[in-house]
Amino acid sequence: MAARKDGTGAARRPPTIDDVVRVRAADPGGAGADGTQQPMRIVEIAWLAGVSPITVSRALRHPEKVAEDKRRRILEIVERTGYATNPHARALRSGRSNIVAAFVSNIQSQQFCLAVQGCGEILEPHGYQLMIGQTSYSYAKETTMIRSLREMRPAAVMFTGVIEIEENRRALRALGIPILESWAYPRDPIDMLVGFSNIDGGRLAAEHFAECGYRRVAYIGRRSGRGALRLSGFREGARAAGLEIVAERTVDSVGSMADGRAALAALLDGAGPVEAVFCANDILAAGALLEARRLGRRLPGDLAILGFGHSDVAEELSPGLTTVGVDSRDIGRRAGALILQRLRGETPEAPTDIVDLTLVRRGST
Amino acid sequence: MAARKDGTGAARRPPTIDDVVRVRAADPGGAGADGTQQPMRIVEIAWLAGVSPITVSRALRHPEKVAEDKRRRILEIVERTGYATNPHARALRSGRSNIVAAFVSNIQSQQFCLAVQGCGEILEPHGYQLMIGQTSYSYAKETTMIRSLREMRPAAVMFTGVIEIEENRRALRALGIPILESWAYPRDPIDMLVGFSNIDGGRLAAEHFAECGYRRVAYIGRRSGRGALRLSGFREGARAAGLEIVAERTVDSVGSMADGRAALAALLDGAGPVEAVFCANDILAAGALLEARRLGRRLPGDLAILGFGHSDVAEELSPGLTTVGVDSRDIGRRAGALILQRLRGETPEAPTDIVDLTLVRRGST
DNA sequence: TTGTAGGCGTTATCAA
DNA sequence: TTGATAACGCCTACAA
Repeated sequence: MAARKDGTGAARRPPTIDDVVRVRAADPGGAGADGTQQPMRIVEIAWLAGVSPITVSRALRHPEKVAEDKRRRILEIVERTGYATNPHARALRSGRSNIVAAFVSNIQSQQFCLAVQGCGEILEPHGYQLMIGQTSYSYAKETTMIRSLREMRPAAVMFTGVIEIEENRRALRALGIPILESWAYPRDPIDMLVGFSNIDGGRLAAEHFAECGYRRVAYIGRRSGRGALRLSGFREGARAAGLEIVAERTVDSVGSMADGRAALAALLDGAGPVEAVFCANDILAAGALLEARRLGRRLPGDLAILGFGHSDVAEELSPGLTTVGVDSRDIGRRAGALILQRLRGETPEAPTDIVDLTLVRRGST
Repeated sequence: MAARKDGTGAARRPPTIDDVVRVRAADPGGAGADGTQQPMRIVEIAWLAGVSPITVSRALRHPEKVAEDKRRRILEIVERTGYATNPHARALRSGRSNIVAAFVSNIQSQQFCLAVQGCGEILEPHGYQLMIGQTSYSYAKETTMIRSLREMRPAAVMFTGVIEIEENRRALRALGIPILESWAYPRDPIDMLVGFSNIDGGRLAAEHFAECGYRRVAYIGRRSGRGALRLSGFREGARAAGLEIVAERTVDSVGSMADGRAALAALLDGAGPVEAVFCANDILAAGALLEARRLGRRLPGDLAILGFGHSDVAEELSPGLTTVGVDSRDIGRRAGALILQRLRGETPEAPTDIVDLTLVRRGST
């Protein structure tokens, strides 16, 4: 294979019969005998189909604008040769890539990963690639990542969470692409939203405790972000139902069971008698549950524990963890669907999609 | 802001004082007043610095080739304006992007995610972006994803696992970029490897059982892939130590605790008395442990359970799960370091990095 | 050490 | 409905 003029690869010369032969010889997706194989270019497809490159481009991008027979011929050749558009060239020329950037606050989280999976399931069949970034619950990191989006020129951006910093919100709007937030219910989403009401979730928790007959209740979780919302709903529900919140235990980190263990231990140590504890997520709740058992408490006899999030671990504990559930994969799928609509140029009537929360009753309450 | 000739954005005209003004007005990272803001181009930096674009490029790419004073001036302007190279233009021209593709067999796995995080920690400070894909333990999906790499032109590829299909191995080699496999110890890695010996891990498990005085032991896990290796090491170790393997329970899915629960229940139901069970991963082991407790077995009095993988959950169970441990984040970091070396053009003496497995003793044995 | 020329593969625009 | 032309932003090769 001849070297290109500047040494970056194979020679790209005007069409000859040899090119066609080369293309025909290449089994789709297979590597040439000489090791590294050059990807097919659009011109080569054009030569084979006897049309101009732009027609091939149109056949792939806007099939309805190309005559039936030509389109069929082109698409068959594309299929047989395994041609795929060079995403960088496309992004450079069109100012938009096929990358959808997905940001999770914590890649270790089952739920967020499920949502990202669900989103990918919807978008990938349409040629979009998910690029996953982790903001690590850090505003600084979030800002950095958002800044890097300008050059990456993604087709859309999805967050498992909402953006709070006004500067970042502005920067995202300035990208001029579909932005999807999720996992909450802010008044003024940047663009699109798949959310649920964290406040409702907290209220649901309090109502469930009331229904079970518990009076002296407590909260374990963060006092910022979503935790704050769940707490405020919990407070509201508790007030309405006449429950007494005897302790609100703030934790700095909400990612590990150890945090839940420690918080519960401290809670039982400090406060008076507590009948039921609402934990702001299932991991915390699982830690709390295990710690309660380690301390010899019967669940739910001595203590009831309620989680939030519908994660795998909730199901597997014994007793099973009662939790305020959200179907993460469904959130992801809905997010993908909304994004897809926008990428196709359709305007979804409701750019905000609210999914219901449900109480998943298990043994721990 | 004037429209570009073809309507894709702002006009790009020869340098005037206005351009400089525009650049100066743009606070780094901030959006212009008119909404969508054009990213800076390399020429604009060049105008500001009074040099040619190629000099700016060199200052960023090969600082040592640019005179001290110019370099300093250029880098300061880059810093102040927040300029970042357009990755697509770069990839198109140079035939290589700044994307490092990372494939995990299961994005839900704590361990794999940790490894990817570790890898990112090393690579991101050097300007590389991780793009995460999920192969879902499916050869078909693996093949599809590998094919799409040709057009994406990543700088390198990392797998949490090894590639077994010869066609895929060839396709990866044909990319002509650093390829890193991990999490196993094949004879003939495609290129680079950060591994450990699954066989050793299995042997370690058997040796530990022997040391504890257990005789009648069992295995729960897959009989293919890594599971098969762990099993073969376990068999070997058991034979050497005179243990009797009374059951080998094959499971189809290894992703959830429920699988472990079911497998243990079936195992205790079918086989004769079993003293100790080696599970091929911690999730299975956690399920098995919970099921054993549900059935009223004392651990480790009636039954000992040993896991593999050093995942979070192992630590939090009670009793804590004894496990054959691997430091996932460390694997990721080493992977990142190897890849980085190669991307810098250095040739690592040992493209294979073997990390030790250790037995993490907790309560379950 | 710096700069000039030109092309990477695609697609927007405009003309036929 | 199709094609010719040019440009997206950067960097390789080569010249000065």
